[in-house]
Amino acid sequence: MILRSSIAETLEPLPVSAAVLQRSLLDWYDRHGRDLPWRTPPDVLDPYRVWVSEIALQQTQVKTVLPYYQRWFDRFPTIADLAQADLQAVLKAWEGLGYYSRARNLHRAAQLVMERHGGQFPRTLAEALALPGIGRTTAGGILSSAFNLPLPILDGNVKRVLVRLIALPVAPAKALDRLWAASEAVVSFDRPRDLNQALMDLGATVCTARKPACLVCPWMAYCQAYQTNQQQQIPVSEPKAPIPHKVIGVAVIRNPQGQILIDRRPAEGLLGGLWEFPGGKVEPNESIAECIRREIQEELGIEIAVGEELIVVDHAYTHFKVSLHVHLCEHLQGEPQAIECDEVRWVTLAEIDQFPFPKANTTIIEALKQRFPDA
DNA sequence: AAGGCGTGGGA
DNA sequence: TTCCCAAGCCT
Repeated sequence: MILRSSIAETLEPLPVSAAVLQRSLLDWYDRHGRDLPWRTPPDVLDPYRVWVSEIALQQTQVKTVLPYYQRWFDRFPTIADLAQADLQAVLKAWEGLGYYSRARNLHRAAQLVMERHGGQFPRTLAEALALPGIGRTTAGGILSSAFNLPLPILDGNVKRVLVRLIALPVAPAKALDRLWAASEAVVSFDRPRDLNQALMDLGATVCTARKPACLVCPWMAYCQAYQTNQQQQIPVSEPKAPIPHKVIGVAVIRNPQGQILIDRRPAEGLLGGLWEFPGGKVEPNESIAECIRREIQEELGIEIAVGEELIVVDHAYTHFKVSLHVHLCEHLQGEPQAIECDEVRWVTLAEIDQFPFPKANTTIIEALKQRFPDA
């Protein structure tokens, strides 16, 4: 008996038949689905538009992506345009969205689509997965949306919806195989595009992380978490490691012409390819001013005079927090060299908006414009 | 395979 | 203020 029930569980990962789930979800979606640009023709028929939307939406909410969406296609109307564009222009268009490897990979992948697929986004899962920045969820999202192919997805929304549907008693990361199987069982239908979009809408608007609206959920009657009143406890969360807090000294170095020194970060890693004001971590028993002078000597090989504080910027990344102590500095001697960065440049405040900067640095730029309104 | 990788918003 | 969460991928 034990053997039979464990086999049944393996073969039938859903609490009710897929057909019942599909019918109720699609009926809900037809009435309550969101109206989003990338799911409305002609955008949905353009795999490039669907692709860009899927990348931008990784770990990013719809509301954040919307203002970037149309602007992106004004700058890069086709895959060929994107492939030929400057990486710096691509990063500038992505500025503020975060996870900048997405923009670097999108740029590189556009070039690969030109080389491998004649400028047409591929129609097979294997070819899509071979492109940088496209994993199983993004591939399934693009191919189901653009070509109506019955491929499953497992993003944060779908994970949460399915975990509650089956009342999974462990953290989702520990049962990914089972969740993929559940997603595949639900999507296999004649409307895979709508079904995947409906799953994500359900997670984003009804089956939310906090205070899910179970009373208006089309799956209320089938949801094992709701039926056992565990919807607040599921999904089970994993313990998170504490994150470090770093204190950073940052230099706004000006020359007699009123120009400011900025540097471009190495192409890979944190904020790769973006520009910044130079600086570094304050060592134990070191003052902010000493730190800035030392870092600028090490990174750029020049001597500066550290002056007054301009602003302190507190910023939280995913894995650590920083406090940027920004000081106005004067260039004393030496030609700036790109020792720990890819490039250095003197720029005016009028020119500086052409360069892509991370959020913490745009805050510094705003403070500079207030301090020197005539520059 | 666990950690690196951004930012904005809500509680 | 602080914490948590949100359409993942890569190594």
